[in-house]
Amino acid sequence: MRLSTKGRYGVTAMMDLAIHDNAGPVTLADISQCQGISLSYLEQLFAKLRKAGLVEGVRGPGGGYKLSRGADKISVAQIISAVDEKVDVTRCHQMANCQDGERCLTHELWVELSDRLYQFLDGITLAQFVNRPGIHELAIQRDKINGRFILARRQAEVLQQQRRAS
Amino acid sequence: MRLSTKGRYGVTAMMDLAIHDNAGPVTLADISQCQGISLSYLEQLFAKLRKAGLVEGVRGPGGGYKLSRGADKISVAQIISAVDEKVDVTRCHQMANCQDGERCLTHELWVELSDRLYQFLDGITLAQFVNRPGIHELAIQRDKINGRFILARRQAEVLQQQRRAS
DNA sequence: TAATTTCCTACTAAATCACTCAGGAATTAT
DNA sequence: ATAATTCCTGAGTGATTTAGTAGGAAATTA
Repeated sequence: MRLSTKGRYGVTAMMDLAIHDNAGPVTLADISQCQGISLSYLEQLFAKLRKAGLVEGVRGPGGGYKLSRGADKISVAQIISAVDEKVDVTRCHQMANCQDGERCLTHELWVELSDRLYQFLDGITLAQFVNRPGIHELAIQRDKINGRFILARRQAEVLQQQRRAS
Repeated sequence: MRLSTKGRYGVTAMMDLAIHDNAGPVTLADISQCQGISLSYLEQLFAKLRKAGLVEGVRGPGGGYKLSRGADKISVAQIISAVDEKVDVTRCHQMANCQDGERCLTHELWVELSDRLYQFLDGITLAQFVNRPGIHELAIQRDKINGRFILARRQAEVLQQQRRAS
């Protein structure tokens, strides 16, 4: 279990996707501008998230990224594991002792702590942040401030489709 | 809140101190050999732990490091905060918005998550790992394997002092 | 005095971070 | 068909962090 700014970028970006989940794909350009992360760097992060099966990319105009499954099925631990390279396995100076289960006591205690930490973060899902009263309205307000009109655009598309159908 | 190998080194080293807490100071040379961390690197880590008030150094032969307070008063969060440089504060691209409390919604959600993580790690103390049945005996066994004789040495010192007194 | 151990500073190779640049591939709008 | 949009990929780069080396000074014990 490791946690750096890379993990934070991944989690906040995924939060953005979760907030706009019902409004269609979110472009990396939007996230880049809103969160102040470089576009190319975001692309690299999302390559990992995609390989981990957490997001799906939609190419072309109107495209972007969306969650590959429900926000309640994606945990913070999964995101961090996908983005942050896994920390090197606890190494002992004496390989023989380690492999025989005779490694340093503190290493075993650390593994136990690490497990507890993972369990904790695995119990926190994106849904816990998104599915709360008033969060959707708040998101729309903030989007207006930041010049994002995903919801408005999506609503316009829906209207256009209705016009075509009639 | 940040977590890297540096944090792991700090926590495992502090666990070592906690295990041998009643047996006098622990030398960095012992920790270095047992956990496979370079001595000078350990010195740098313990400089931070000392500045954070978590450990006290005892110079000279028979010296080493010991916990500055009870193991039940030292949390994992405190150790990690002391050793791992604090992650840079969440920055927004628009400073004005940020300072006015209008920052990106995802940043607020991250701060909330970060707080929850800190609370979790702050609730885990060194005592939780050390004060469990059989851990002391297990520690003695492992020390013998690794060629550490802190307890034996301390016991010899106590005997010698008794001899002097009589 | 001699040995031990913390303490302190400076330096270094390697890895990672965060980013830039350049282009290609797929999709949609005109 | 053409252009625009967006994902996708890789190569390269300066700054920072990691983990370690080296050398010594200060304090304590024997």
